Amino acid sequence: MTSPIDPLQQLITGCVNVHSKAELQAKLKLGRPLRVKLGVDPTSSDIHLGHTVVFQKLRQFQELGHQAVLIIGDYTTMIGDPSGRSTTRPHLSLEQILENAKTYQSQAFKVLDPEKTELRFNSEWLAPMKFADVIKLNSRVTLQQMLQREDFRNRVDQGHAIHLHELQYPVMQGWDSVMVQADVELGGTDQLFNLLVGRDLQREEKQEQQIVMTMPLLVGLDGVQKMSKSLGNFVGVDEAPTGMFGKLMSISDELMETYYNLLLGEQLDASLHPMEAKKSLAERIVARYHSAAAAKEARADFELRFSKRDLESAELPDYAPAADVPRDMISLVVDAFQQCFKITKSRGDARRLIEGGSVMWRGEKISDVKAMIEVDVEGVLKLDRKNAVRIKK
RNA sequence: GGGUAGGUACCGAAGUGGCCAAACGGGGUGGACUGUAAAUCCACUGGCUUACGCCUUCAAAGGUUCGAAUCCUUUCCUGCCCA
Repeated sequence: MTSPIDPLQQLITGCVNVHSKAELQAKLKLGRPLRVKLGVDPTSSDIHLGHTVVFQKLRQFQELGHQAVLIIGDYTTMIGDPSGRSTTRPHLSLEQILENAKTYQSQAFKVLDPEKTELRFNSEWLAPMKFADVIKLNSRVTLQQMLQREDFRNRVDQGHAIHLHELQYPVMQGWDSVMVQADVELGGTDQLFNLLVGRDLQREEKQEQQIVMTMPLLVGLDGVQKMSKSLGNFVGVDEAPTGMFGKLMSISDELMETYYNLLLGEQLDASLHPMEAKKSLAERIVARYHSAAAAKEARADFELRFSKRDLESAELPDYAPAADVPRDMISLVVDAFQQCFKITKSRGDARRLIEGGSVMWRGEKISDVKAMIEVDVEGVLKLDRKNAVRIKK
């Protein structure tokens, strides 16, 4: 994807901060591939669309011939990045971290070019450090600098605890930059401080300072908080096409514009009906992580299920109740969620769904908790808004 | 280390011996309305039970009591002030 436009312009497009543009320009003129660092902490098992905003920027660097240095923060994850947090991150076990790191890698390469990516784990250099080394690093950052950060300030003001180990995080991340000799480091806007520490440490080590570039944070599906797995407002890059499509359709119209900007790098066409625009957005994103064909199918499936409400023709998972006798609704619902979606519902949850009028059998609402249905008849059992199964026999 | 205020369900926050599975708000889920949008309205929101009810929960462990989120003891954790 060679572009006739100026590489500098192309690279800074979409960035919130660039420290500094002049330095970037100078580095680009060197004519050598730049080492562009991006660190991710495997705090959960999935990469979501929020991550991809900055991943795509890294991809852009790759396409211009630069070297991506992807750092999996296996060591830093044990500390937990306090950036943007109002509480201390919970601790993860090493096994969990390594497990997550595995899926992170494969998912990251849905956006990045593996050929031009150097993959590093920061335990490589952080784990062997001695206490004295750590102290030396700490002497380069002041408490006042830390307290200038909004996230820490808020926690101080609200009387929430800040643990000392959380203050180590920026230093560790900065040291990563020294160790991989980064020319550029990318991150979300909440990373600005951490990225700048990298510059300080590099200067101390007589290295060239990295250029720091930050990208906007993607707001999650709730339209309020940043996208994150722990908040449950995310779309994972590994999600099935229909799920991905559906989640994207649930965003608010206001949010759609942001998604167009950050995920597609375009302006929203205001002349389109919002729903059409949203479908187009969803289709294109599904196509990106799956295929054009899968996206088309997901769209068709969505329209069938939610616009036409034709569950009969939709593709649904098959459900086979374990027992061959007729079953009461509660058991059926619980069992179906468990079997087909691996979602655990309590019997209370199931009862509430039924009493709330959500459960339908062969197109008819069932509100009697005790109702039994004949499972040797074929039909569609709708469980809740998103889930339905087909009973075959 | 000293003083002091606290730790309640997903979050915030009431409750200070029985009427407490625990007010209220937010969030979440379901329904109506729709475009799986927004706004609005209604219901639900620990587990098991058709139900009477039973069980687990108010930082942790013990104890007092017919009865404890509430009282006592010890432990763990946090804020603030002082050093």
